Amino acid sequence: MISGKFAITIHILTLLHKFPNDYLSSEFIAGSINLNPVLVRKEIANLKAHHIVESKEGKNGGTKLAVNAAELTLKQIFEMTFESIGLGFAKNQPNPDCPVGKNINQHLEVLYSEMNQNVSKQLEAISLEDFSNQF
Amino acid sequence: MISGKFAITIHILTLLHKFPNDYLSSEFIAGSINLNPVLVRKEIANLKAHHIVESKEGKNGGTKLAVNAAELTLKQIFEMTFESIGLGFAKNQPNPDCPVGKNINQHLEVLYSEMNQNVSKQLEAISLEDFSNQF
DNA sequence: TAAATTTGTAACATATTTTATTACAGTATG
DNA sequence: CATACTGTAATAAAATATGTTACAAATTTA
Repeated sequence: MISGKFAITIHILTLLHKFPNDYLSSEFIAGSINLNPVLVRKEIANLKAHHIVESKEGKNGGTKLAVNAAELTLKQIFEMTFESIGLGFAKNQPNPDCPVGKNINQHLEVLYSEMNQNVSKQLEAISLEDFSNQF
Repeated sequence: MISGKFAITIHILTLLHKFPNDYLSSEFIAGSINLNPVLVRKEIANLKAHHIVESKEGKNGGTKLAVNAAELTLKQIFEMTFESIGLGFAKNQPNPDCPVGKNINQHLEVLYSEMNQNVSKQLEAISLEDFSNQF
């Protein structure tokens, strides 16, 4: 899961923020995202690993937020779901006998790293609460 | 082609900048990128459509830069190969009967649009010449 | 304590996207 | 006219993302 991971996760978190007192089931959440509940549970597993949510198994179980939405930033969500932004690399290892091929990936990495810092600063300024309160 | 398009294109352009007097063949370029020559020609077709390079068909043909490398910015290359940056969307249309589902994509679009402006500003400050001269 | 409901997870299936290959017509060079 | 390129379409293969099925384990509630 790459393309949808951030979007799905922030969707889940927004729902949890809207219902702070309930344990929401993966099926309910899946109905809002229009996604298979198993995939929702997989993203929740990721959130749990980062101690962002807590789940309850069994009947009437589900998931709820475990952190203050005002203190959770989009940067953190980004890092949990995307690692890093960038414009990609060619699939195959470039020719090491060519001065350009030998060094291109290293130079791209530097460039992308700067992009990440840039975007991270922006996302750091937005909390889940900010995002959720737009709705 | 998504993941590699920008990287391949800037690789091509860097090579063309290093050999400003030659028409480089797609096979030569492909050898540096370690990529099928047909895919190189496809990216070159994109560059030609943007009047960044010119090609000569026939024997001893190939491609060379058609612009001043000092005036071509990475932002322009980004726009020719990536349209826009972002953190993706869920694949399926979210539930329109849910207040969150109904509006999430619109809010994500705004967020991603801000990211784009941010990154574009950064990439605008770097020319192909700057990038190529690192090698 | 039994039935119902939900998470957690693995295994597998399908769909989508990316990358690679083959083929060949068209064009310029020598 | 032989050679070596580009341009492009059609197809194949590989990689990745998404979806489905299945079921054990946990918890609630009757």
